[in-house]
Amino acid sequence: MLEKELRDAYHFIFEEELLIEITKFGTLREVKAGETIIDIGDYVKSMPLLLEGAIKILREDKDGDELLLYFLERGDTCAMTLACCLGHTKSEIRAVAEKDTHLVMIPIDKMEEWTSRFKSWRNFVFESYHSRLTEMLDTIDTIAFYNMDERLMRYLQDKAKINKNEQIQVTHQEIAYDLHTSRVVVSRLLKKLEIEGKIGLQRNSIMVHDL
Amino acid sequence: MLEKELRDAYHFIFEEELLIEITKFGTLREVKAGETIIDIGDYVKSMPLLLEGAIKILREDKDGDELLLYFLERGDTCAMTLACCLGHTKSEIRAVAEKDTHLVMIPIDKMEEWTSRFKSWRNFVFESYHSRLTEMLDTIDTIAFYNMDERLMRYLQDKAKINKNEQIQVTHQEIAYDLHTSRVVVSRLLKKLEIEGKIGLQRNSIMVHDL
DNA sequence: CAGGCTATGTAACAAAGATCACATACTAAA
DNA sequence: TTTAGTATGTGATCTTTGTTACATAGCCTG
Repeated sequence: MLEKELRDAYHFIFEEELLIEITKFGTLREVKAGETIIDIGDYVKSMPLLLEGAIKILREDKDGDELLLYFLERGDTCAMTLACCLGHTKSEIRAVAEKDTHLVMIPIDKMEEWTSRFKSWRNFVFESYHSRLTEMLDTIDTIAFYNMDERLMRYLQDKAKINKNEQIQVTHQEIAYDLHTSRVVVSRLLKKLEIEGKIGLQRNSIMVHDL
Repeated sequence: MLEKELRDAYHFIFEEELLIEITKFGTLREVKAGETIIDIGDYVKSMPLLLEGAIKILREDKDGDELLLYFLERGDTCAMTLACCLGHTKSEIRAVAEKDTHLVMIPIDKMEEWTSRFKSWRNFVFESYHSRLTEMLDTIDTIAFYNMDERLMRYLQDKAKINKNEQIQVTHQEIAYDLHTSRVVVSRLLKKLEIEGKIGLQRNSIMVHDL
């Protein structure tokens, strides 16, 4: 089961020997949508590789309010966690399953071993860092350069893509948490987007027309 | 010259053999304060290591306006550029000398070679990615969770630290560029900080009392 | 020292977003 | 089918930031 999913997601990037190692030392972890995988302040003793599903990565402010940083999909790993693992520091972020999700958990010591042993692993790690930095830049752009209405539209589009469904199951309050704003503001802007014809609103769900 | 500065800044982290390699294949580059080292869209063919001085890293919006992401100091390297190098993509950011600065430029092919050959180099690269991700998180916190007056105060403190001088040579307009806001707003908030006794204002310079 | 350039101060108004208050609508459970 | 709980809609008001406009101040150069 682990092996099949692992091959589906990673056989393009990892060499045979490494895939075998992962099957041998990694453990499958299944999490339900909404479940917290890693929390802020956690010491991370193993590194997750995403097999199936999606994860959202959140940052918290001093009042405990959240901000969505980005989503991870199949074939991704959380470079933030990677960094924490290798640096043996606490997690700076929270990872929550966006959908039901399958992960392989890799023990840290194996990771370090593979870094010297497998070129494909090193490349994967570098590649992960690179994509995460790029995602972070994107997040900064969105926060710093766009107004809430544009941020909201992007959020809805991202969410629809991640869930492979233009009908999103979400409340205005939940969106407000992810965007670090208030429910009132979200409701108002959603109504505006609906009037502009970009989305359709129902209770507990939103249809994104404009993908 | 290069060798002495290199040893001063890096002998703690790099093994002897690697230091020799860097001296052999790296080239010293000296840049004046204000000079652009890497621009957005540049193809980066060599990787800078900071020997002396300081660099600021900026992001640009679609109108060409800027936003300061963070500063780099001696012993740092720009992980964003690193990512670009290894991924052979264009630079997503601009690097500008904050002070007169000395760099060693490392050719990409050497970097890749060293990644397999030297554990200390790999660790340095990982460590760089880690600190840059952390810096980016910090930047996001500042933009997303704080008002402009707090951002401004932090900016002044950072700048004073980087320049090792509580008297900063800067105009309100320059601050406005770095913080992606307008000169009027900066002047207003600076005046407020002055009244609160946190800073002192003179033409072309600011004294930061509250470090 | 006059004129021009750059930097700073500030008023007035606009826009975005935050906050409070309350009405209405939908849904599930009694 | 009430009713309680959750979700949404919307007005009113305040704060923060952006924008325009103009005054004043410091400094350099002829």
